[in-house]
Amino acid sequence: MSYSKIRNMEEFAELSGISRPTVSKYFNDPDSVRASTRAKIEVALKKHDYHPNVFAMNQNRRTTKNIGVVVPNLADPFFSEIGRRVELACIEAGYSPILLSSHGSPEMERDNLNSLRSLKPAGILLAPFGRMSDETSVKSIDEDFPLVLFDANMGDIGQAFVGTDNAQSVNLMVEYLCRSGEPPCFFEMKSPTNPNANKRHQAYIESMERHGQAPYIFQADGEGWNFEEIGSAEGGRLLSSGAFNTNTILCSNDRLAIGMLSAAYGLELGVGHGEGCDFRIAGHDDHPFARFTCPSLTTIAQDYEAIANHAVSALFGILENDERLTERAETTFDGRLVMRDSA
Amino acid sequence: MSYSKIRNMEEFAELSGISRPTVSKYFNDPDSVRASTRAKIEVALKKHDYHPNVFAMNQNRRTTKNIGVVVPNLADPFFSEIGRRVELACIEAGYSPILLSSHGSPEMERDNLNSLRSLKPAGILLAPFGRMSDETSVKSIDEDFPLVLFDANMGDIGQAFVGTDNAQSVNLMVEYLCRSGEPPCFFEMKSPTNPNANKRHQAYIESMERHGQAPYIFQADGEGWNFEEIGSAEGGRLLSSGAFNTNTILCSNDRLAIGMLSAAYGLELGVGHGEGCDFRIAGHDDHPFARFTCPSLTTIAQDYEAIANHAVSALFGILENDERLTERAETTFDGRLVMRDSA
DNA sequence: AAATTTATTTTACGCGCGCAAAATTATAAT
DNA sequence: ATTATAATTTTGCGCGCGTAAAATAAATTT
Repeated sequence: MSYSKIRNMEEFAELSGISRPTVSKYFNDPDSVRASTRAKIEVALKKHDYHPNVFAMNQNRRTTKNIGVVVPNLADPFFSEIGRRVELACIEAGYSPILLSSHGSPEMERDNLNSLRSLKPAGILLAPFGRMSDETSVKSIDEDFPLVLFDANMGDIGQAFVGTDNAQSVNLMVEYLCRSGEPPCFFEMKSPTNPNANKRHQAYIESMERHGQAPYIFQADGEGWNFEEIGSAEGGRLLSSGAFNTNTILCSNDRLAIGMLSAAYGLELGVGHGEGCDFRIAGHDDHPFARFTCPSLTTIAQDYEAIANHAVSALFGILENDERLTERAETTFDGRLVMRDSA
Repeated sequence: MSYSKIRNMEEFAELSGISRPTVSKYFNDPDSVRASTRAKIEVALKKHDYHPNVFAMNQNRRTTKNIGVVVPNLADPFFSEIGRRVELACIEAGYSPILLSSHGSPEMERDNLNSLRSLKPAGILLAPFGRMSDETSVKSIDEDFPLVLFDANMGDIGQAFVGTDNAQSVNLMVEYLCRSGEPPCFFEMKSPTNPNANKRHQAYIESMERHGQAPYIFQADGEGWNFEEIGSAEGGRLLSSGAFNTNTILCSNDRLAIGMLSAAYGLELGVGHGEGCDFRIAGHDDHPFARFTCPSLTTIAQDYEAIANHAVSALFGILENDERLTERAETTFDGRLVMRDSA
């Protein structure tokens, strides 16, 4: 591959018999040069293994091929999974994704957005904390870069939003639970970190009313991202104290449900839809481990793939038009009911 | 903060009354300029909010402040956790970590290492796939950049290695299991993706012999990173067919154990150390969810914090000395027995 | 205080490339 | 074939900074 060491594009251009700026054009878009010159360049590339200097490339460029991808917490499998797909979709489109996790801290989200600035990204894909996010930073980023939000919406910030239709997905679950047994109560965090929590709360209430049932909401104390811990501690307390007025509990997300399942197991309560079970417990998100809980968790699967792909292509659409969208596009995908053993 | 827009270091230098190259020195190391000039610069910084252009900075520099961090799979909570800590330790030391996941694919590990090259990193922290890694790429990176391996060792590649002492940790678990009940058999994948699997395999055999027990090994078919799936399918098969000649099963890692616990639950087998339990199941790694399995998983906790910190400081030690270590340092930390309910 | 040494700042240059405008070539229309 | 038009290539310039060497200032020694 690399017979001789190439110092820079000048040398490489000489070796391929093309002028340096034309070679530069080729690297920015191989199709922007004549087929015959492209061929020459590609012959030279095979012989000499030259890579343009990334820093020199980006220094003088109006806009780079970098795409900033910021998620609240990579330790959460949901974001790890959707982050992965976004990353791959960017690479496939010839861009360089830079995946940053805010590690559960809105301050770090602000820092991440700021450090992205200096990388002159072509665009930014942000799954924000929502109300917890530093609105000023996000707005400011929105002014300076093409910004697409995913997973969690924030008013009219960003040129597009892509996520799951919580109203639809929660309604789907409520409907299933009502048809197959007692109507569910709702278990959530009192001060949720998860930005979709409020929408699900609202969706639960509306869906219950639509089904002619009274909504019952139980809230867990606890801060931070240790959802399983909170679900286990608070859920266990509620389960053992007989606080629930129904045998069916819909958890705001799978991680809370996983914690509650663990507590139920410890209390020797039977969970499931079968005979002799004490409770039905359902979740939301189809967490990667939901298949392996005991019992396996009935939940709503979000369409990771669709959300990731659509967020990426929405951003690229904006990049190609090179101007702000006339109107903000909100795209939501339906959740899918995944019936397992817990409810 | 930003009253006036600063275009470049030239302008900023003028505003602070210092020459441009001195300002440049300041940004590379604030302590390298006289206290009085530093004060002037910092006054100007407070008034004008200027950030040097990252690309121009790195273009002409011998070595950047970038640290490449490559892990096999961020979807695995173990790597997500240790990656997070490494990232934070780098930031704290004033470097810019670039965290890349190879998404379970050795080819992508090779790609990641190659794309790191063009970022001229000051050093690289790599948790390799081990035998599955593209040895040529890793060796080549080792020649061109300061390289520290963590989690998985690879012969004499890299200037240092930091990980868990599998011999110690597995022995600790074997000892506990032997003392508290029947000696364990060992459950692992036939062709393991996890690079520490072989060491644990070996450690199990040696530990059993040290305890005067015959080792028994059961291997699961299956490829890839779906450890829970494999543990559930293959573990379930073994459990239900009565293949195990002991009631105590030590799994090569927690994710296999989580799968097996799920299968045991489905088979209505009692797992735990209490009366009337059919099996004891133990894992290794203290996976974040090990506390919430049913029953909670007895396992070995790796010292994430120590491994991450030591790997980072080992690399920075090399960077400061600016020369290859005279001898390769291998540092291993002890695992800690975490007794929960499953064994 | 002068001479020497050391620390700091400035001068001068170039890194590797993007990009606008000019020059050239290929393609289409007459 | 000639002109007009479009596509492509080349010329020329400068981006924002790092860095070696020269110039200066500060600290130390005599």
